[in-house]
Amino acid sequence: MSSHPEASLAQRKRQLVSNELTEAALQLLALKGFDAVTIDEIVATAGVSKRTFFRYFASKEDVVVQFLADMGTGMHAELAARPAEERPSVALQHAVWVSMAACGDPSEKALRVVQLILRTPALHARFLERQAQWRDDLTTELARRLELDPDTDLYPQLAAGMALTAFGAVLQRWSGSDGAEDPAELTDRAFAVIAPALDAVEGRASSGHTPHGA
Amino acid sequence: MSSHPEASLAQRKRQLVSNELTEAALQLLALKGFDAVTIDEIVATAGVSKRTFFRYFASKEDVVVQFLADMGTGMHAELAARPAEERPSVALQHAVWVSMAACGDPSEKALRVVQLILRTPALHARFLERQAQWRDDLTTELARRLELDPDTDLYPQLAAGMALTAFGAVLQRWSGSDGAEDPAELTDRAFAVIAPALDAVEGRASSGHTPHGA
DNA sequence: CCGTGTGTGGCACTTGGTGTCAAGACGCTC
DNA sequence: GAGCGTCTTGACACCAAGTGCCACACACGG
Repeated sequence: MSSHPEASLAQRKRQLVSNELTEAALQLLALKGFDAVTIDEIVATAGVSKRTFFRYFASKEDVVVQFLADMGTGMHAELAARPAEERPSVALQHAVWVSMAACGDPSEKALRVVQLILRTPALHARFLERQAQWRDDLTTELARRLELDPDTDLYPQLAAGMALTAFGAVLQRWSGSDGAEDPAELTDRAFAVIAPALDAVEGRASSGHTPHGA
Repeated sequence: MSSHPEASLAQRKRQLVSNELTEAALQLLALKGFDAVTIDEIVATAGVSKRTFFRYFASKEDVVVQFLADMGTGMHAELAARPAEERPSVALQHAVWVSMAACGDPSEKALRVVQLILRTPALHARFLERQAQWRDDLTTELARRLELDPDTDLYPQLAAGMALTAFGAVLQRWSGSDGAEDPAELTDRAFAVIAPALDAVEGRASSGHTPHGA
């Protein structure tokens, strides 16, 4: 069988171990709290060695934060996929929205993970750091869309930051209500607040490009 | 002299040790980088035991982040001191500005510290977490000023988040330019971008929370 | 002079995280 | 099927971060 059915066997095995590890970790962490669970417990549950754990995750925090990594890439991808003429507020809202959708999609496990992150300082810190990377990605993408120089113009970075601020607020409300509040409606309300800054033209670029008015 | 001249002797001794520790730590960290410096080196330089270090700082990151703790309290205090009728964008800009001023005030050491934080992931994460606490403070203060309920209204939290986004962007540019760029002008430019959202009235739902479907 | 309280150092210990090495599983070629 | 390179794993040693514990030194008040 030298055929390549999408992914090599080795890669699928890697994925399997990774899943086993995250599964064991998330269950234990959600049950006993972040600090009360040691790596040795996790690896014992998953049936691998401690050394193997650190070949898959850079740190104990990583196994949790990694679980939400798709949100960042999805956000960036969605923004890149939006039509170029779309108003920044609309494009960014869609980008944030797909991340929230990906979050609630698989199950309510994402809810537990988000709650765990927001209530654990160490995890929250790592999560914010991850978000900062997402923000940089959104910044460059936004600058490309609007043909602005992100080094001289503050708008792309600030717009990306505002979108992630809205994202964070939505996440917090959503997790705080145990998933009862509608993510879509929360996203709408959040972007209603920040949209005036996202779409205002006077905030951007001195030299008069960006001829496409609202 | 059994009088109490502002602070007891014991407390001043505590402050002395704390200063010695931060001094030693910041010098070593700025010189060799965060990961390359061990706590043992720091305490050896400061002339205290490792155990004492952790009586003053909760973690290795803390000794750096603590150095900027005044910025957060100053920000909150300034916002509380602004006249209640002032537009949110103006009040928040002043709040951010005093933090930047306190940053550049003592010396250019603050610049080195900020650069160290922004380029060290572990420190950056802790710093963002600290900022999140500042954001909560600003949120409640903002809600009080505008007589809004921060639990139902998204505006206070988002406004505080936007202000801190601007703050972060200013800090990054300022440190990225080695202090060459003028913090005041950067702050002006940043708030010019976000002000439309901060001062827009339709973003806030004083009564009857904006009904609209997703 | 003697209790008391507080700050400190020293030490053992747990835990997160890394470097290294030998052994096993897999794929490939002959 | 034998041999060979590659990749993954587990085991061990090791370092650094952080904590608990206890004994000691010093200041203070009776």
